Amino acid sequence: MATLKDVAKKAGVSVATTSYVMNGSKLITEETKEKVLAAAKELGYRPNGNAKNLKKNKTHIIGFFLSGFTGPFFNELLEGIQVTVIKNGYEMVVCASDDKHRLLLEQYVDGAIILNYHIADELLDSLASEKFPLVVLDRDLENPHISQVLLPNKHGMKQVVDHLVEEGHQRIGFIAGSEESFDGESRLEGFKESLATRGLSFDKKDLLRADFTEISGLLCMKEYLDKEADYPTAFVSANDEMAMGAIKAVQQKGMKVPEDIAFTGFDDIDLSRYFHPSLSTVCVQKKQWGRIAAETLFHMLEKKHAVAEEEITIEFIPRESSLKGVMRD
Amino acid sequence: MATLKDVAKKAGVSVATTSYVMNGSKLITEETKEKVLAAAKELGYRPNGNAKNLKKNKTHIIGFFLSGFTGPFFNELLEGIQVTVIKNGYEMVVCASDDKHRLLLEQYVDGAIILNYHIADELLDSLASEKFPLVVLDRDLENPHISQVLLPNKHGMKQVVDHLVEEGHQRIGFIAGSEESFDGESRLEGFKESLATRGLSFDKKDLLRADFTEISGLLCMKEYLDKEADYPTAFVSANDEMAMGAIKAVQQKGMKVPEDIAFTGFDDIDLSRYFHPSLSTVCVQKKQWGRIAAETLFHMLEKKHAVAEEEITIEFIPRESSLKGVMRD
DNA sequence: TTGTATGCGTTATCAA
DNA sequence: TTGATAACGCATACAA
Repeated sequence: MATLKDVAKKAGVSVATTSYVMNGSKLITEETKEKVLAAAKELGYRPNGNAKNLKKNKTHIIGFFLSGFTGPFFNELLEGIQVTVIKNGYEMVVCASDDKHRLLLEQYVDGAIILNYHIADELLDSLASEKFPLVVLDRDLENPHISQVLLPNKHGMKQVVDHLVEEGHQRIGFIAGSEESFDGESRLEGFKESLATRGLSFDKKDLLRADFTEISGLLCMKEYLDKEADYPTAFVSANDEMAMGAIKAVQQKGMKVPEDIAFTGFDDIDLSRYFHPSLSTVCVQKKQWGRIAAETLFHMLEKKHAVAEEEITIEFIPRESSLKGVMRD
Repeated sequence: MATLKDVAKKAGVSVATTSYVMNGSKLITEETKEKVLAAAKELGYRPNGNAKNLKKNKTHIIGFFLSGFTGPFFNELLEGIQVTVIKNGYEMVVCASDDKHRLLLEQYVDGAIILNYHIADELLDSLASEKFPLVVLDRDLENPHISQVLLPNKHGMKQVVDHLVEEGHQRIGFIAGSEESFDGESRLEGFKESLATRGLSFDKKDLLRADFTEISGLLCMKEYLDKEADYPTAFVSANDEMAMGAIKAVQQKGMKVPEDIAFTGFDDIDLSRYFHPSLSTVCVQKKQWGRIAAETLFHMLEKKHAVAEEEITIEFIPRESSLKGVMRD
């Protein structure tokens, strides 16, 4: 691989001059500039980012670290971050990691956005610094160099519970995901709190545990229906997929949704509108989430533009799965 | 940020020794090792990847470069690559770029997988080398250091056309995506070739151009129906989203799918089964695609394990949208 | 306007 | 078993 030195030699100038040319310095004469550029082109010169970063102690890259590429729909979230990152003249790399987190540790990026439960709080706490700010999307962390950009899960759950209570439900069950999920658990908390506010009680046996997948929702609901004699008239699920699985289980038992049991989901994935019955759920603006996360990071990174104290937009969307006899199409 | 030198000083040994300890050399006594590790821990030492990469001229990172995070469903594809990359002891970074391609150019990665029409053939051609192999998923390129791992689009289209002809269709239209898409265009070609093989003709006016989105499919079909007096009895779409949009346009005109016009899609996105009518489509094993792409890259990178001459699995799935009076559920 | 020289943090060669 | 040191490719302070 051709280096600056090679280009310099070929152009008959010094390395410094070559470097100046490459960085567009105004001091260089048009003539030398052309010579150098020609030499660079001929040799197929490409700058070495590692050397550059090492020298400048700055990469102009931010990292987005997630736990894996399956699971929730990251597309919009990623898009929201990407757009903002480019707007700030940086690049983004996305990477999944489950134990080493090498790319997070070895100073490849100037800052990072975290949505990865594999990464321990303690690690993030020790990593964050003035020069290496972090934004977390999946935990509560007290640290001057870590900002949180969290979904208003409890706010969403309040809307769900309000809706169900208005529909006349008194006993409402909950389908939770894995306990490792921050959003999942805060949805559960929000649910309980909203029930309490309404003066309704929640029986532990109406709390089902699954793992956010459709099949897990189906299985845990099947087991529940087999075991229990009487059921809640409605179930709230921590995400859409599990709600869909649970609905299938209910239907397989010969019962009807929402007539026998009503359901609500969370996230508003594309499928929700097309599912039968269409799924009542909470629409989350993931792209906005990504934008705000990135903006928050750049604020810490460059101390410019004030922090937008903006809450992520969330909206309950009633559909067939929780509306008795309405909205059939 | 603490460096090896800092750790060395604190531990009272040389930088070299410290480096050995960090890299787990067997030559170091247990005693010095502990001293060094303790010092490193106390200082919160983290290796500097840029310095390491610069020195070793190797990053153990491969890059996956795509055009954006919206659009097709990348999740499975990404997962397929990720799993294989980890299995080979590397890390993967995913990045979207539309003009500078800095991360691709500046030697941050040891090799790359490309699915990004923004990157010109010429650039890839000049970049690829023994030390920097490339795998392309979206183009045909003749270069000893670039491997292609392409979807069997034509094979899939043959199955689609076979099916439609068996269903009795003679005049079949096509909904194409943007011309920049390699897969889209090769699906169109495959479609035309299969028609020709069957002895069927294809009228240019039955070729609609959209951009892979559902709304574009709806709009172009609406326009077509308004303009033309008689229609094909079936339309093949280059992807699922456009097919769904087009179906809506037909339904809005008061016509029935598949009775008046049948439709097929391509990709088998989740929604296809839930759409009404459920969409006949071609299921593409995207995870397998990712795995093969990564394996191919590692083959070039490390000259080990033979190249699997494996074609990506593709299967036509007939559903309601192209079956007359069958499979209603 | 251009060149010389230094150092970024690490690895690895060689010597001790 | 450990230490001194050169080198990786580049940017930049300073000199010319």
